Amino acid sequence: MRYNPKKIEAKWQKKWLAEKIYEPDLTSQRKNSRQDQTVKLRKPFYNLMMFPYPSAEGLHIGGMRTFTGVDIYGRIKRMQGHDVFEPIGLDAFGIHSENYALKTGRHPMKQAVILKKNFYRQLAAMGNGFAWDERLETNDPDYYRWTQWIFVQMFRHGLAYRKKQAVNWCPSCKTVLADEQVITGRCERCDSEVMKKELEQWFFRTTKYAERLLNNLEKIDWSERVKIAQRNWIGKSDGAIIRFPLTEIPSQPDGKHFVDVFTTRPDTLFGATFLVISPELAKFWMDIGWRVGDDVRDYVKTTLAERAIQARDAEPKKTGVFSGIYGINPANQEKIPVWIADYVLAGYGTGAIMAVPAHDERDFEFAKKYNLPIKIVVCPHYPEKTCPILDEAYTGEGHLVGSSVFDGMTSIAARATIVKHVGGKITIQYRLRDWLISRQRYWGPPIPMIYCEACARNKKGERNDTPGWYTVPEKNLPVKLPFIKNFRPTGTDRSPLASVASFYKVRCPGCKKEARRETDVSDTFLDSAWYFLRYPNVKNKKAAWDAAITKKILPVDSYIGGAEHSVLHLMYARFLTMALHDIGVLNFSAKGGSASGGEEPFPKFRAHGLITKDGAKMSKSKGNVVSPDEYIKAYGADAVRMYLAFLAPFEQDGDFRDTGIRGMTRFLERVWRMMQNFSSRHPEGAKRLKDPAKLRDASPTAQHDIQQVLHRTIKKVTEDIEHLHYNTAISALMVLLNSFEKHPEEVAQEYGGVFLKLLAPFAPHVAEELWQQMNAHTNAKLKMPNDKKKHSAFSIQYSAFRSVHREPWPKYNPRLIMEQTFELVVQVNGKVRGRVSVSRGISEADVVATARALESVKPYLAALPKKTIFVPDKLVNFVV
RNA sequence: GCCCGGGUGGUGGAACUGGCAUACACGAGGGACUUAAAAUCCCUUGCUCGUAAGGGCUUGUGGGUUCAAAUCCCACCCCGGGCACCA
Repeated sequence: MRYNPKKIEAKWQKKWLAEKIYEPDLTSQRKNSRQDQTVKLRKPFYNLMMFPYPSAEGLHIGGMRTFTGVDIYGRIKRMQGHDVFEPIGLDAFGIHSENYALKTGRHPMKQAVILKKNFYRQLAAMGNGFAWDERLETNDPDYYRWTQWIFVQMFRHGLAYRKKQAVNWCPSCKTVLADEQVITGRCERCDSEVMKKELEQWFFRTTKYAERLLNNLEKIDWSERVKIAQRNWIGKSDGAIIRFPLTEIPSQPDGKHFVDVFTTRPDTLFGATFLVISPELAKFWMDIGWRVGDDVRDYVKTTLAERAIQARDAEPKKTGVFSGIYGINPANQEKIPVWIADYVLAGYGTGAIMAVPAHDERDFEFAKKYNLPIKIVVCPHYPEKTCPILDEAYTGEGHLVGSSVFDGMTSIAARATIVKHVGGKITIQYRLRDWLISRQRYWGPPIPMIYCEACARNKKGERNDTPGWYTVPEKNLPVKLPFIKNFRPTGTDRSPLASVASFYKVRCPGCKKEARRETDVSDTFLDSAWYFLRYPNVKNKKAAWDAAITKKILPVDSYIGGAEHSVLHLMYARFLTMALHDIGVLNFSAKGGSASGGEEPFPKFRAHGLITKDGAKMSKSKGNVVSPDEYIKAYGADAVRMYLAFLAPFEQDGDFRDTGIRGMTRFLERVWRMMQNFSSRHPEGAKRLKDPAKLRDASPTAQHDIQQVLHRTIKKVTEDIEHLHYNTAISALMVLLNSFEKHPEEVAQEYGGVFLKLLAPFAPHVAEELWQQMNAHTNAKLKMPNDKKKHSAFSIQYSAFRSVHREPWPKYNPRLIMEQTFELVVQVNGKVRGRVSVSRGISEADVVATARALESVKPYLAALPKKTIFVPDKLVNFVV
């Protein structure tokens, strides 16, 4: 019998499915009405990969590498005795799928069915240990019913609200976008330049959680680069708000005679030589009656207009205009001009700043351009008070100068002191903005809200802060996305659903008069921000999740995904979990002593590397996307899995070359041949199996050597998998096979069995096939589940089926690993001059004597060494 | 500009807390088997000087610390990624 991947892979995939060997028991039961529900799971292990979206091109080879990497990890955990839960599903809603539908003209609902089928086919072909019974798709009403339910909870608890503001607008996708979905000024999905548009939209209050999102990062075990990305995104700044009285405000009606600025450097207050307000703030002042000259009016108008169109420049130009008014520096009562400039942003701090050109790069540049005074107040060379004329801003720390009574104080100490002196307020600012949830698109879950004009006029509504707005009653959920022919985005600020009267016409839940349904859908990232909560509960029709199951299985034990989601999905999921926890609808205790505190969904996260092709990122436009299909067809899933695991450390990028797959097939064929020795179907193997005892006595030394390699391999493979170093784990298996082949007569059957177990996570099909061959005489006779009529009978018979993937993971014996001897390295002046095998624990004196006697060393040791360095059980170095 | 990650043979990569650089593969060359090819098996394979024995050099570059540096420190170059007028 030859190694035939196609045949055995199909066979075992079918068998595993029929036997449900990858399905943990998620049923919960209540013994009597008073008791809490209990769950049967013993040692649950939630092994999760980031939610895939079913792209039109299908799964590509990089995706397969990720899934394989996650699966390898899950398989060792299963063999180590855990009830591994490794679910799979599709993030099927969203602009990506919808845009593809627009291109092909096929309706997204029909397309989803096709893509789903293709994606699941590809995923199944990899032979992963997925819990297929728990799969889910976000476009399934059974799923988005609960996405909508979550929105309702968020609204009721004040975490979802409406507000009008300048938001990101993608002109190509014709919808608004959250800040996180604008990647350096471009749309995360289609790469078009994003514009600003003033619109009223739904937001989630992520900013309320800024501090917790930041602090919890200390407690969770994540790839450091992802933590850093989140920290930067949250962007915490410690500073102060300082009030500057304004002079000469001719006719401001609300008596606003001051402007507040936010600064992180209150210590430089004496160096403030002008104030700058954002054009937006200027506009607001003008709207409430501030009279300005034509130049100012024109500047504000054109700047605001430009901001709406132009997204960003690589090197933004700073422009500005003097407003005509002055402010008073509260520290020294100096009168300083107020400028309006485009380098001050409306959405951060107070929308106004104090400019300290000597100690801020942007202020410096602006002051140079408009010839404004630059006053040094922090000196790094104190007490030599003469600071040179600056040709760039000095932003570091130092001692204060030119700051009246504070001179000589360190800039750090001066911060709080000066704030106190001028009556400022210590404040923390975050860069993080609230999450814009609305999308003016078709392919998503409709936001479950109703707007009543009449109630709005009477200032009525479900919440006081949002008159006119009501949630859809829970019993009416889901608000089903209707099948409409024209799903094309409108390009107005409304979704295509806004023209479907049968959809939006509805009764007001408050006054029962005619009202209008919200026609925007929610962001796809909301779908994927909670899917991990639904997986163990997909069969639950009554609730989004079951308390008992959730408590038992969450949080996710191992989460693996792309670093590109550092501030997207990973931030949203953390936020939503915290919010649901606070609302009181979600509760999972810290399972297994993890640091989640019941509010961190992913206590352990690792970012995988990307697969490139000839050094370039794979992309549809470059036409270099590699599909796993043809490779699986040609070489089998096992060889492809092994190749992908071998080509680079899992957390590192790797370049795809198909020549390497052949090498893996070669390896598996060698394994196959070796293991035929233990197959009762093979004449050679049958002979050996008859008399295993004879073999054990063959050669004690060789036996010991092989055993040593075997136990070292167990140790290495176990540890390497734990660290996701699959490449070195596989190389260890290769070393082991090499030594098996060198002394085939010394390889006992149990060694072959251990080898197969170690191989099982990487090449599950071959390992299973060979394992069953090896144990065919002890296992019940196998019958394949081809015969449908006998299926039920077969299930009973198969309780005897013992998959290698359910076998206990081998343990190594530390005694067997220990070497009796080691190779002593002899160096002279740090250069290796000789090696000699000596016994462990040898004394320094013995080592020196042995080393000096070596022929290869003698010529270098004519004189007595000046110094001898001895590292026990390692080396000796003579310095001459 | 700032912040991460990285730079090791022809290629992918290995090397625990400083202690044998180049494990394991791929590719290449040579050989065995074969009428032949494929497959398989065996040998060689960092660079360099030398007929050889043997020597010298080598982890992006330049310096430093050390008996000893891919590993630690300083400066710089290159590649990949993220952030970017956030006061």
